[in-house]
Amino acid sequence: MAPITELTVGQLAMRSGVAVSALHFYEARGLIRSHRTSGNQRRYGRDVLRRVAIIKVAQEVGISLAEIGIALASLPEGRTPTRDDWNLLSTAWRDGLDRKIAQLKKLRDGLTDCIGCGCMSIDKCPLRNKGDRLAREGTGARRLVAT
Amino acid sequence: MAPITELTVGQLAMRSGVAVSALHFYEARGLIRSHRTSGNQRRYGRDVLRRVAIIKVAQEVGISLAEIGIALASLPEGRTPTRDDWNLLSTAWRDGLDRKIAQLKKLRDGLTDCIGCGCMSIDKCPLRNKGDRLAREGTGARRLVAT
DNA sequence: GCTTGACCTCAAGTTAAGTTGAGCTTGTAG
DNA sequence: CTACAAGCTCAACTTAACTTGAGGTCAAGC
Repeated sequence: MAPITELTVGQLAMRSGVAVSALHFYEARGLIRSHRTSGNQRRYGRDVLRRVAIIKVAQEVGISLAEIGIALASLPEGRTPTRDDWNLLSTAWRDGLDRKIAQLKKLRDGLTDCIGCGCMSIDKCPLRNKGDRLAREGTGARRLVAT
Repeated sequence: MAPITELTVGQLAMRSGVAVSALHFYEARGLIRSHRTSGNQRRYGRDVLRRVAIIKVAQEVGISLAEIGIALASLPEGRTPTRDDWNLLSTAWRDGLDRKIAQLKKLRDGLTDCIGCGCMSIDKCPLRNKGDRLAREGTGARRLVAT
């Protein structure tokens, strides 16, 4: 049977909640893929819905598109990903996520005690112990910090 | 007794671990403040060390400079902040941090189960329930998403 | 008293993640 | 068969958070 109709960009945008321009952008970045109709229009398989969903969720917690791209690259392009494929992705991020969660907790719980007590001025404060890979790739340029 | 010597930008940069240019930038943004010597050079009180430390920590967990600025504005400019001042800041961020932590956990714990099970394609997935205020102010332009 | 390394200012460049717009093509509903 | 919405491409603009560079000033050592 036919694969329940493929999606146009517009439809994908609707259902995923991201702008068409963003989808184009993701595709240019290699995060999602489409094939073209005879008239050069994009058609997306249903699996891209999931991909886009992941992209959004991951982004919301501060993972960069670059990192998301690397993770998504582990998913098979051709077939619909199996549970094992997702597992791979999941475990790949787990450590980074754990670290980030730990830092957030420290910030949340530590603000009063730790900052209030003055230890933050020095570098031995637990809050300042980064080693956080996920968070490090922030927004702007940061050539100088390059450890 | 004299206040144990104030810091030059260079010294502050050293001790805080952020570049001089970044310190200038923060000052322009109103996140830190300095007074000038007769020769127009910046001198920082020791309390800015803490401020900068907070800025860094908060940034690492994805809080924007704008939000950090708002929070820091609650700290007194003149005197060294008391424990109560820090408490105010801490509780102001608590909710947002809690939400963010929850989302990270969901992503961490949910990747395998939730994504693997296919529910993410639809909008009823728990992962897709955002309402996250801190994360929403992401990086780029996002006029269209403006809810 | 001069040199050399910190500072200063201001403008322009950079990266990420998109958005906006112009100009042109497709496809579908009347 | 003709509108007109939806697509397409490509270039330029946007925001955040800085960095880099040019051109000039300060200050501490020799």
